[in-house]
Amino acid sequence: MSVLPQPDRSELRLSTVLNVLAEPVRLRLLAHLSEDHELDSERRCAVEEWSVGVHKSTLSHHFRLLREAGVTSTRLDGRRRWVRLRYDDLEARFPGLIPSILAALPEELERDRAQNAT
Amino acid sequence: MSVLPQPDRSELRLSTVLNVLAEPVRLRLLAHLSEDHELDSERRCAVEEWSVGVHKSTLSHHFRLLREAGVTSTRLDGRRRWVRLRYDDLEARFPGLIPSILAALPEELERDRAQNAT
DNA sequence: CGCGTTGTTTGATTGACATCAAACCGAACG
DNA sequence: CGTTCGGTTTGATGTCAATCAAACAACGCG
Repeated sequence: MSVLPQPDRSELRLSTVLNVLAEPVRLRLLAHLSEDHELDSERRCAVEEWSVGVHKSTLSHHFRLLREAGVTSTRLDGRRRWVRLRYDDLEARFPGLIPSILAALPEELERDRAQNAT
Repeated sequence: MSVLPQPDRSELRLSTVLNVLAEPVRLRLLAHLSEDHELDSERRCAVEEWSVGVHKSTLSHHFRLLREAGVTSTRLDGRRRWVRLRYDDLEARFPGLIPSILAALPEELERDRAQNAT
């Protein structure tokens, strides 16, 4: 049950994490990741599981960036992959950062929809 | 004593704020802004006041983005401009976000220097 | 083995953005 | 008034990043 390469907790960098989260699609992925209220529950990488409207190759690209930034962890199981938020590691390195973002997310996504609906 | 146009507190958007802070130069500006430990003390826009190594027009560009994102406020006084972190507004809209970033900043900047020194 | 499943990688395109230099501009100053 | 001061705006340039489509690859199944 192998795990894709990812930075160690001590290697997490603020600017990298901010950079990767400062993107609407990835912010929505973060919202989904924290949705199942166990904060680090897993979810499949399948494009149907995430209601962001992008091509599956684009989604794969975003998951790679999230993983390389240390925001998520990806586990391989047969031909499936499971993604999980590295909540504890993030909280240990940047206390309060993820909770403050998660708290602001619902309203943010609401405004997104309001804006795109026009 | 006029103030440059800036978004109202209620208009602040998470993705915009994250976007504008996910940039090394602006992160250093944020560090300087919060340095004088009164969190919303002012500082001149003069390029000599900020030890980021960019051209003054580039610095002006960054200040504009910060202001338009609602992160800073710029006040005009004669031919000078004074910048200030909109700490209270940010804290009201995104509780804990700025403090968590500020807490992580010193180490982040330290690694920056370590990396660039080689 | 051959085939569908589950994604990843590659290549091309497109749009953003950081940067600098030079021109510009309002305010103070002589 | 002309000039300097304190920045801003504009234009050009280079780089990075998001996106899609198509090719690819590993796995499991019959």
